Amino acid sequence: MRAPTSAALQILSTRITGLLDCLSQGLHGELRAQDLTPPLAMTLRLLDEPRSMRSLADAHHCDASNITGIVDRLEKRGLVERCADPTDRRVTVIRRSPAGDAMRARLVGAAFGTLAGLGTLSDTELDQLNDLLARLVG
Amino acid sequence: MRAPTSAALQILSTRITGLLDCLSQGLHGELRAQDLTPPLAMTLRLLDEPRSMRSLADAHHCDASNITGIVDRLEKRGLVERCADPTDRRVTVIRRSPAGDAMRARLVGAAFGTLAGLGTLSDTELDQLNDLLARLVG
DNA sequence: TATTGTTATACTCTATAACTATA
DNA sequence: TATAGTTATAGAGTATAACAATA
Repeated sequence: MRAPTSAALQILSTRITGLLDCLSQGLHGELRAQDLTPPLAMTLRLLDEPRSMRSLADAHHCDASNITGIVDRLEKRGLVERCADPTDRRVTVIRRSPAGDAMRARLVGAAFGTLAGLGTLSDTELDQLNDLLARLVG
Repeated sequence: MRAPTSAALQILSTRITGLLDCLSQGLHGELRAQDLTPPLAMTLRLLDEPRSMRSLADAHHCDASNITGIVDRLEKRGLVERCADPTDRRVTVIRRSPAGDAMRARLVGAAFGTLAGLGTLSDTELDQLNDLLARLVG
């Protein structure tokens, strides 16, 4: 495998951290407005499909015991619900509610609303960017 | 400003969250190995140039009072040092030590080492990606 | 008066360990 | 035995409020 030039690599890391800083800036304001914390928002994002507590813990890179309290708070606010898994009675499946869907969309919108250059990219360039990012992650 | 097609936008958000998930996966293993936490690592990344406590709090999107403990831990491990600001005696300037520089490089390497497709992009494509990301953030 | 950094307090996040129920 | 989820506990992260030193 070829090693890209270190100069281009360094620029890439700068661009990516700049992107992250930009997204988090827009997100934090909305989290504040919605009285949500980053782990709760992260959990909402991970629930595009229903998932078990264990699966959520793996995605969070954290111990399973932490997920209990996070799901407790989301459930108390009506954003997710616990469901039984008919195939394995040990498993609790977490599903986002319609209110959770709306909150998820609102947070994504707030984060991406900070990308000032989004409207300046043509559809072709956007496709190009999507393709390059897909190949980068592999 | 033109609105990009919603399909391409949805793909973009999927690509970007996929990129973030990939980077955080590689980073978390190294944080564990180095006995560091995300806020401490974030602070090391923000210190490519010396910054005041206040500036760090702004970049973290958190209250200034939290930075005291974070810098305390980094300083105790020899990764940063507190310096006086000759122009304003209220200000404490935080500077990364050589050990902090090395740790920062190690963490960045661990995060980007998870990008499986990095070696498959040509130098031209890498430049293209960097350009598109720069325009996206604006 | 306003700002910088710190301390005190309370709630949340996180890892570890131990427990129950189920496979 | 192994796994899913919970509870208890302690250390770290966070916002709020109040404070001393400096501008």
